[in-house]
Amino acid sequence: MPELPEVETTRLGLIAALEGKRIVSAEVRHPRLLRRQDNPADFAARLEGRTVRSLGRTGKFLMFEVDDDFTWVTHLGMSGRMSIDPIGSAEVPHTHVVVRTGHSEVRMVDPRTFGFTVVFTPEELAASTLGRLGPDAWTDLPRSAELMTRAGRRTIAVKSLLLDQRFLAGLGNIYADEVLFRARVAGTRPASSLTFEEMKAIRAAIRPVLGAGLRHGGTTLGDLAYLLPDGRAGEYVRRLKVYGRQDEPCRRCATLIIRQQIGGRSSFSCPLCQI
DNA sequence: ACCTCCCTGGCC
DNA sequence: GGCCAGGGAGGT
Repeated sequence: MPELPEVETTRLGLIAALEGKRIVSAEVRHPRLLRRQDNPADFAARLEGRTVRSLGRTGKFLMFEVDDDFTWVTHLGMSGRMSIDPIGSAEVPHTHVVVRTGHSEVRMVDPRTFGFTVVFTPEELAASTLGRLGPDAWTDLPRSAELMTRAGRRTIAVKSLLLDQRFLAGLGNIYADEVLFRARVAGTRPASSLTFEEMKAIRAAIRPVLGAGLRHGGTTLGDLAYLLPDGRAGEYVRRLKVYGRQDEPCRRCATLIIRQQIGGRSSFSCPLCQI
């Protein structure tokens, strides 16, 4: 599922196809993906004939700056991906968004339609949930002391806090588990119970875990839902230490990895290494 | 700080 | 045939 490394890999993969390119046509075939667009007709009207200036990202949101101050925002949800294809080439099923330039087509494929795409004016952007996102976990990671302050007296499980995009933007279910394993902290721990040392360990784990995910092109699971824009699979799945490894030995201590629900999410951890 | 919902392919 | 995966929004 696309989390920060997958979204960032997608962004980097789209730069050559979109940056500085004029959009010839923009089409959304599945109305559900336009549910964040107040007037669905705005999507095409605001993109067609305009030039994409820069490709940005905050957390799991792709944010492309388009001429005349529009921002084209895309969230891949859990099953979405973007691809670059020759104009008019055969489409795979669930191709719901097609944005064409003079050179190629950028397509969004999303079987489960948890993703969305929308073109905002500056006012709409500021009023959207993006305005409430926490700092980006990769480019804007706060110091441990600030994380400690913001965790405060919250009794929420620390894993749930890491998944809260208002606290920190970018981590999802896979990387949150991997971060907590590296930090040797159990995800069930109330955030308020963390010592400063433990928060430092969590903070220190975030960059290496996300960086490794990025280096390997993100995590493509067995369902092949997530692929890079050029169609390759991400290889980070082979490096996962706990996610999806229930009943397999911990790579550090050989204790069997356990699976439990935290905040309604499947969570994997080593019961010996993580306390 | 919780719960439910959305959606579909893959799996048992 | 039914359950599960889960990001985020909305409700309680």
